[in-house]
Amino acid sequence: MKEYYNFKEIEKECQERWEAEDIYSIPDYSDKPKYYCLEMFPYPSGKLHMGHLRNYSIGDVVARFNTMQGYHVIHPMGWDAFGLPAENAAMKHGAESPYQWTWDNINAMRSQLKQMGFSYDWNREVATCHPGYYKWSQWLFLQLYKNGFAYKGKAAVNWCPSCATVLANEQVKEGCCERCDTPVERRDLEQWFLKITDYAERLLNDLDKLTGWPDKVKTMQENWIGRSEGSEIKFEAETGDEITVFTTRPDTVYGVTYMVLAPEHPLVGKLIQDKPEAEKVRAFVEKIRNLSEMARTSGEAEKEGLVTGAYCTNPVNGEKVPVLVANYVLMEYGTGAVMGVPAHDQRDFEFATKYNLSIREVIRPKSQEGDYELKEAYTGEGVMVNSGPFNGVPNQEGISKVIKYLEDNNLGKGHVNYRLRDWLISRQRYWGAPIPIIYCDHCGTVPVPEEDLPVVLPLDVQLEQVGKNPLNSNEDFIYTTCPVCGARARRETDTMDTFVCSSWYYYRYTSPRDEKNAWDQDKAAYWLPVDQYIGGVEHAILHLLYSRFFTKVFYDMGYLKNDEPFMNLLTQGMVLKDGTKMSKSKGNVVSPEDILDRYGADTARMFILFAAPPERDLEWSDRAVEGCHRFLKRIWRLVTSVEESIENAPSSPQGELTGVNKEIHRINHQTRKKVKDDLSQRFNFNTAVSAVMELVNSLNQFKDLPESDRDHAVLREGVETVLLLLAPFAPHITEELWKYIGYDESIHRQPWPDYDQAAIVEEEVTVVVQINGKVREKMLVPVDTSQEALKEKALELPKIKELTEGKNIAKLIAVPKKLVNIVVK
RNA sequence: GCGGGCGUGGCGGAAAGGCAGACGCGCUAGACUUAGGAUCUAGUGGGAUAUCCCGUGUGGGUUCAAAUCCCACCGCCCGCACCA
Repeated sequence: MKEYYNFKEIEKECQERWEAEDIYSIPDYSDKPKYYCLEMFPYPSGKLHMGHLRNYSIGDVVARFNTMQGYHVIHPMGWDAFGLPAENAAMKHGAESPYQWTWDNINAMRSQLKQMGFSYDWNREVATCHPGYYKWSQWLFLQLYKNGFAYKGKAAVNWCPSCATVLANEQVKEGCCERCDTPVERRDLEQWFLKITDYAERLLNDLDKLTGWPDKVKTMQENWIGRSEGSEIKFEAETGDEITVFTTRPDTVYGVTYMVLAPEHPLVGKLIQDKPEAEKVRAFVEKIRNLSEMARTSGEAEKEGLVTGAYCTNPVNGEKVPVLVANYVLMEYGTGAVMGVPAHDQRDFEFATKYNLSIREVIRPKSQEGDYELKEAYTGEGVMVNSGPFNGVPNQEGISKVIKYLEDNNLGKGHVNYRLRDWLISRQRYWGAPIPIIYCDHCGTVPVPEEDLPVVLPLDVQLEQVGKNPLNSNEDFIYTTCPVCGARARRETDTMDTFVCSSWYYYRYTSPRDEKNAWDQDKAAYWLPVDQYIGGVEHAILHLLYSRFFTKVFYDMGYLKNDEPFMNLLTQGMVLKDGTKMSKSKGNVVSPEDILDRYGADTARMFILFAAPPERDLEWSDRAVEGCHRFLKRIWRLVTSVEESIENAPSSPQGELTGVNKEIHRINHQTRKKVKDDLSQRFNFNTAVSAVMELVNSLNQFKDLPESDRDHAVLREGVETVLLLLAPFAPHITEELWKYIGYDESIHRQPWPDYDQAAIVEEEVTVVVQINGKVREKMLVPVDTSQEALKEKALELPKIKELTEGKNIAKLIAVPKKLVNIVVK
């Protein structure tokens, strides 16, 4: 009756059935062990792309597999819905508002996700642009503010002229805006920051707890945090001002022959007053400041410096050393001032050579006798020389001794420096969560009272041009009354970085409609941490670091019981076509819609999971997609063609099996084991699928045997195994065929078909016989043949006898169930 | 420059020190078809050919045994990059 695999009809029917029966909605609690399966929620850009399909296909297998394994699985989905593209689209097309554009996209993409058959609990859906959500983004900001983790400060910040907003350090890639690739400029602006640097040490140390994260991601975070141990040392300028430097090599402080300041260093102006060099220095500083961030920080940029005419005093030996400004000293790292020790730092050495600055050796290699000429900086270990009271001290010891000396004499102190900067969260854009702050002429900066949240983002705005935030001209929005004194006051018009909103969404999923809390503490404590997080590696630093920071802050405030959000992380590879990333400009985009239309969701999912292991890049191949579709058709034919024969058979064979029946039964259970191992121990979806393919191939041969030779129950068990093992991968076709072989209840409510240990044991195995490591013969032996017996048997084989005739057997190795290796000379 | 990863048939990939190339794509031949780009069967790393030889980027090493472990080099990809 079911002649062909009509995927369109089947998928539609299944999806309607699941929705009607609400089979994917998950109660808040259960007696079963919990499992939180999370995929990075998408930005609603319009339609799903292949990257989404891959991310969510992987997640769906993980969720469905664990459900079948008996876990109480939460598998939610939502929308990272604030952000620039909505505004840009509104300006481009004129008609639609960001609000309308975003919600249209959400509706379109939600329906695509449903078409893919993903097992989300849609009752838990969240959208960060919904007032019911961003109210709590604002509330969290207020908690940060009240606890001193949010502050407004003036700093040289990254400005993207194209996006017309500032960016966090994490959002700048190679000097360019990570979103639009425009070179970033520096601007001195007053902005809102979150004090992520307070957590630098814990964010670094707790990476050790994340045993389920790829080393790659942990290394990237480690490098980003960039911890350096050393000391701060105070030099005194002629003006009496202190110039503090950070150095990792306090043991070389006696080797300082000059001081370099960043062009932006606040003391530069004061130091050059009255100096003849003043004019030249000002011009130099101006030149550097006008350079783009990219030109300036490029490694190839020539190191340029200029003598200021000023001097400062080395606190340990009282020497006066010249102060320079140079382009290679960065105001944003350390203190913006560097002590020059050319003898022991290669960059200083090159700089000193170029500008004829003196070089003084203060660390001497142990093997070196007497003075010698340095041809390059010596950065290795040695003994301190020319270092006053420290002469003769090994330099490793010298580090702590010098620090102690500095501290005792109030000249400096031990210090740990981080590369990590505070997180800049202000955005001069409209489509984001308003920062809940009011400025009052009398009371200053006043947080919006919690009971007044949310600060609603007005929807009746005109977006005219980039760089013009309509909130700035919206009087209804701007003007309010001061919550403290009641006077007329102004609202902050900057909105929050969207990464703020995405740093806590996985908590909201546990109580998505809670009107009293950002999240219900009991529910969050029950579900969190996330057991498996899946997403692209592009968030290795950004989203994953911010989320860890949020978790730690709110853990410390007592709102959470977990201090890390994600226990296991899987970073999936990109989807490529013709060897490169799919992109409109390259014209190599494969649209999910076409694939769904031509082959259906099950085929798309099968291909994505079969074509490559998840963490590797996946090369899209239309032919291979076709191959997966054929595989599903083969399953369809297998099941529909044996329907009559298995109709009344039990689900597992009864009594003793022999011959081919026993063999198929064994293969069947071996496949169950293989797929379970592939899915639970590592995410080898591709080999799991190929194992099922092999089982299908075996069953296809088996079913063609004369009915008298084969056991119906063995066949039925085989068919059921195929369907159950594939249910997480291809949920529709398996559901339909499950019904077809006589079951009423959904296949997605069935437990995982566990393997029978007794069934997978093979009685005989092929053992390879090697001579000097080369395969010369094979033999079929009972599986439990001992090492000794294997050796004897191997040597008795005629071919082996012949080949070893008259030769001296130097060594004989036998590995049960594998091989015998005969080493002859 | 530093850090990480990856190099296996025509292609995607498999092999968790023990038969290299599972599974799939493609290709070749055949069958069934009005026809097929549907379906089924057989074959498919290279070279000689009924038994071998050679083969996992290159060169060395460890081991009875290496795609797998170690060292050096080459190539590609990713991250960070004047970090004091």
